[in-house]
Amino acid sequence: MKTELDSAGDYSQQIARTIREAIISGDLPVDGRLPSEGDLAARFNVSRPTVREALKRLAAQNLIRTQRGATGGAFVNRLSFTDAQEHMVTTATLLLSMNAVDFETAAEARFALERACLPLACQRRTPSHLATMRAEIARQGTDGLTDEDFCASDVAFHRALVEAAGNPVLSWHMAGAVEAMQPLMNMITFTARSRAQIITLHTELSEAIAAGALTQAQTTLDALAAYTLELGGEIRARRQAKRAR
Amino acid sequence: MKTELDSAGDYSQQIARTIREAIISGDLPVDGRLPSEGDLAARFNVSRPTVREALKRLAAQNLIRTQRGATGGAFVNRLSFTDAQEHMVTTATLLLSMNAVDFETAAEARFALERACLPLACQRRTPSHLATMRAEIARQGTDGLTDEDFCASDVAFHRALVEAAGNPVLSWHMAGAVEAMQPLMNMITFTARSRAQIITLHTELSEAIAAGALTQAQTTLDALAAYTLELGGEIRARRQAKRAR
DNA sequence: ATCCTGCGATATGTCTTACAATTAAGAATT
DNA sequence: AATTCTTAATTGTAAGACATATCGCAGGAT
Repeated sequence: MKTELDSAGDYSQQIARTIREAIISGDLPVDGRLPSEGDLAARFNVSRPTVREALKRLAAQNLIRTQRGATGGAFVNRLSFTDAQEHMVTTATLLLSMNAVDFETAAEARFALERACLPLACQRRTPSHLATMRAEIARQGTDGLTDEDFCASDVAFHRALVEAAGNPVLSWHMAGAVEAMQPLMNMITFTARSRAQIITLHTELSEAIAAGALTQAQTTLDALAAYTLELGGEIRARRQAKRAR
Repeated sequence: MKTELDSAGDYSQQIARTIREAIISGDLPVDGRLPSEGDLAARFNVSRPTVREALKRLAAQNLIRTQRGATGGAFVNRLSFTDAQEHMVTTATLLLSMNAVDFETAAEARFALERACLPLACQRRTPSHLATMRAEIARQGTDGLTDEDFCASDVAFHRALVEAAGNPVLSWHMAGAVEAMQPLMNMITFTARSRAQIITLHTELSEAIAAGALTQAQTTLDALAAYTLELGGEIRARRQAKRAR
């Protein structure tokens, strides 16, 4: 690991980059312990606070975890899909909010990705996935459900669909796409009529997947996408009204 | 913004979270200036180094940028798709390397996602996208190209394909999926014969997209996926050999 | 023999104080 | 009026100290 620092500013950034590269390259193995902050400070010839700032940068990316105590220190994290998903969701949320992405664009991406999962889901769905999907559909039909609960169940349904594809990398991507859209979805007011329509489509979709009927699953998903976009139309109107203010 | 901290440990983490939420919620506007480190320290009733650690965490996520000098400070970043892509790539790379994801799984996800882009690409491709794709195909045919250059050109080709779909959110996802796989792809040795095969498929693919022939584009992409998996088979063998050691 | 307790060592978490470097704005000078 | 100097504000870095958490070990009580 290089310990020379370019004198041109921001030591903590350079140190963070150096360590990050060592981790990515596998030079520092997973669950391996980094030298103590004092040691690192001595190696890089900087002060401990500077080293700490570098370590916090890495911690923010879930690359390391720290532990206090005698046998403590900074350890290389095995980046779990769960952690990565969390990260993906916050990034996706920020992208959507700060770049003012249209509802249409986000929904289009989300359904395109989901469509990509269908062939695999039709092949690999297990009874467990189907049970989850059916349970969520049942939940969506219960009375007195708030719009937010309805959306949450919707997310759970689609998450089960994606999981059915049995590819963790796909699931990871989808988690970001679906969950980041939830704030936008929550802005939709679901009438009893639209809920019934969505539930019908969900049922068709899950049964098509259960039967392994890819073509029908695709058709149904397309219908669901179209209907969601229709419902989302009002969000666009609201946003424009908001901007006009 | 809340300034009370739970005394149960890790102030810098709590402060970072508080500020991050303020940014996500839009409470702190893009390009807005945060209070100076000293001010923040006073507000949260902690020392300046602690505040700095919190700010470095946010800087690591590209949420803020800092500027020295009289009118300096920390400013809220507009998270650009470019920044987010960079981030996505590092995360995806880490996921693939540390979780020892199979080449098959990664490739499956990547091609599934790409397949999702085809319908949109067939509709929206512009002459500019087609020109890029054709230029990369030409490059792939030049003599004396190293395997890494060939892979880089491959990435550029597929990136153009994804861009042709005209959906930035989709492009963002795909950037992670495609680029994170590049280290794996680089491990493949491309024979003259396999290069020719890939170029043929690329040509078919781009021409199908140019003609808006969705079905043929899908068929060709599937063939490309199958062929890539076949070529990647050796990687699996190498990895297993490496583990056995 | 086993369990508990206390001590020490080590590491991170935080605070304090200080200085260096950078930048913008205003004052002073030519 | 233009240029230069000063000054103030702010981040970047350093050094030392103390607080806190945790493991390991020795020693005593049961």
